[in-house]
Amino acid sequence: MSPTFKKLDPLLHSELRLAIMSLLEETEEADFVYIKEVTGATSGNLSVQIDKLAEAGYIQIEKGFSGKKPRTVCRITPEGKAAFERYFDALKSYFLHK
Amino acid sequence: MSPTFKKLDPLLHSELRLAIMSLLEETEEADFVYIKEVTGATSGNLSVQIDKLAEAGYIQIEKGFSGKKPRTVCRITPEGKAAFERYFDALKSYFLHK
DNA sequence: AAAATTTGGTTTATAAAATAAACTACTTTA
DNA sequence: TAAAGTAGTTTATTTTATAAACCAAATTTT
Repeated sequence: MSPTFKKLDPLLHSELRLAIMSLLEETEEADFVYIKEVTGATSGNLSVQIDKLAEAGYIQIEKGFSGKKPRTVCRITPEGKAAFERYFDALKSYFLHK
Repeated sequence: MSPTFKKLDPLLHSELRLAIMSLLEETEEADFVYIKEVTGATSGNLSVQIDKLAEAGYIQIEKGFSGKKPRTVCRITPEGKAAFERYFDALKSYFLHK
């Protein structure tokens, strides 16, 4: 059979969103500022991308305060974990010989 | 240390271009029609994407004829192989725990 | 205590990319 | 010889990513 390439979830096939998900998969939860530092993203881009992930149900966003400062905490959901796993599996089909 | 995510080559971080490169890495060469079949891409999209890969020097495009029919053959270059390898390595940084 | 700066974001605008639709040129089949 | 098929390219549209501008509250400086 000819090699067939599995479809890559477009929501995860984005450098920044993938980094966010990878981070959250390891840490379970992380706040906006930390994610921004680790990924090197701009605030604007990060804000947009976590919203997309939240809309898809891949992460949960909790807005609260740390003292008087706003604090946005992100957490990966079970659906998010499953999607991340599926994305990883799909990716393998592009690197079968590796 | 906090996890750092390696930059993903934007030219390879595209589902179709990645499929093309993956295919060519395995087969060394493949023609337009075959790539189209395997990837399920439309002709238009495929035409655009192989041009981008060729402009980057990742593949070579050879236009000839098979009998009276035009035949476009693509071949991966050493630079293309190196880029593909680098992309794969970078990708690993997003899946360290896997 | 007013003014300026920093923090933690959101919103809007712009640039780049992917996809689809339309078209070209030629060949084969009915 | 007209219709349909093959092998693509070009152009237009939609989607996505990125960057720039903005906002409110808190903190620091003078």
